[in-house]
Amino acid sequence: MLKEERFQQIINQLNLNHKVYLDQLSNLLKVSVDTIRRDIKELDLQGKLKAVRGGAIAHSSNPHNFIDRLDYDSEAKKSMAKKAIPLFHNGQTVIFDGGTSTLAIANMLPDDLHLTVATNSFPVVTILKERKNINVLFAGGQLFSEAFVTVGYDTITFFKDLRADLCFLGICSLHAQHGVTAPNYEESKVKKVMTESSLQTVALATPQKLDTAEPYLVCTADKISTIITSNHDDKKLTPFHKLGIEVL
Amino acid sequence: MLKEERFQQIINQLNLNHKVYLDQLSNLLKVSVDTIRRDIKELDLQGKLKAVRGGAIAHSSNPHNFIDRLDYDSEAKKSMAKKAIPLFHNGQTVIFDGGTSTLAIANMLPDDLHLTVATNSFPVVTILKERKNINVLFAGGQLFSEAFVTVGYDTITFFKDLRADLCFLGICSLHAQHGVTAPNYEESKVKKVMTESSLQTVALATPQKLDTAEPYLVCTADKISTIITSNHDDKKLTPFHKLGIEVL
DNA sequence: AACTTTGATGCAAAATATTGAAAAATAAAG
DNA sequence: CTTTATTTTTCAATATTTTGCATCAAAGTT
Repeated sequence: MLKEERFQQIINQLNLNHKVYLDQLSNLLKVSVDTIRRDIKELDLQGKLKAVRGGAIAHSSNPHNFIDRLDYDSEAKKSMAKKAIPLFHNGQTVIFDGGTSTLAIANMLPDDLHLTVATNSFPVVTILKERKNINVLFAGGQLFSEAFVTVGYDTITFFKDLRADLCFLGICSLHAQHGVTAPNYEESKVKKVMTESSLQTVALATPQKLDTAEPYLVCTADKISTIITSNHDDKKLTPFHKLGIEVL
Repeated sequence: MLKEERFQQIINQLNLNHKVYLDQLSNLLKVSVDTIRRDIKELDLQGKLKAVRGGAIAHSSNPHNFIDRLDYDSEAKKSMAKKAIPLFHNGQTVIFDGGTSTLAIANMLPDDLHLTVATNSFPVVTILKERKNINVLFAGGQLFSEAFVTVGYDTITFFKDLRADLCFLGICSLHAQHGVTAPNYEESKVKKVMTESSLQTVALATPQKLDTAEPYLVCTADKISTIITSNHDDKKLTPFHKLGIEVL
């Protein structure tokens, strides 16, 4: 592996987690901690990160105050993302919703996978930007800075005109009776159109989001074809099994 | 095998993987590692890739080189950005083109300025995202990762449906006879629509971009209302003065 | 204060680069 | 078709860089 590849990986990890640990990188990249330390030192001199005791933190104002949320649940998110990878096939058109769960998946997509990705999430674009085999279509619209996505007329029109194979939905609330719901009106409408434009919808839901409901409906539970969660033995999942929904 | 064929193969491999190893290429092309090394050195001098220890990496693959470019001319860019600030007024709708010049302006916008900004540039959004008084409209479309902007049908439609007061154009080439031209077809068309949707167009041009021309026309020089440059005493500017264009 | 973790430094082994020269291939000239 | 000159490629010897390890100092923890 080239030194520059390691650099890139370190930066990638940093973009995802906002922080990296020496030993974690050492494991990931199969080199000694000393080497990682030296790499981080060099990247620091280049101004690309800030070296700190035991690792490094992102230096500048990337889309990070947003990505921070990924930290607090990252192990669960990573294991969910891993389960999503087999669902992809070359040549598909895939919709990526906003949210950290889809981000974790985007970060894990294999290099040799050829996809068209349609999204309204700025962080997703940031992660996929350099991927040669992935064609990115971005849905324009009004910036909703809280979630760092676009919403509104243009966004909805964009997805209405699209025909996708798969849609990955970051879930706010999922309930067997009430279906998928969201706390924000504009976002909920965008998500709704995403599911309608897609042959299959995959819901990404951490356990604490199950059996809860928010004001605005995205879609009923029967529109979901697959639920990915971190703990698929959860009792709260049985009603979805009964609906014939695949649970991973 | 011709040397040029090898060059082409190396570039191809690089486009495919973002990186190449000396020994891998040596195997593939059936020549010694030394020869590959010399090839890579030559391609590096031509600016087609970046030679690194053990191989080479694609030149554009670095997500930071966008910010880097901003640095390299930052004094000139900053002084240009400063000149642009008085052109803004509360309540305006302003188009921001891609490129580092517009980025420098976005960075410098006063906190109390109320604007609607329409752009197809991801870096511009990143900078304006946290600004309470700025409403950002993003033009969707196909990701053009080299410039980190969107292009294509959706982008053009978006700007066609817009009526803006001002348009800030990052200039590739500006020539009194040939007008504003760009090296990339898709980008040139987007820029063209931007100028057409805007009451006034401001061209941001560093001196080395004056009196040059590229294949694709954005607009004729008379459509420009203002030129902002770092050195407004430049002799190359007199033809623009004669056209009645304000030069700052 | 004792203990643990992390960082800095020097060193040796391995990998990679550089250099110069010889061999091979190609072009140019007679 | 030779012969000579030029470029390209390989090879070998010699630097240089990178990496991992050992050691010790410095910074955090208990």
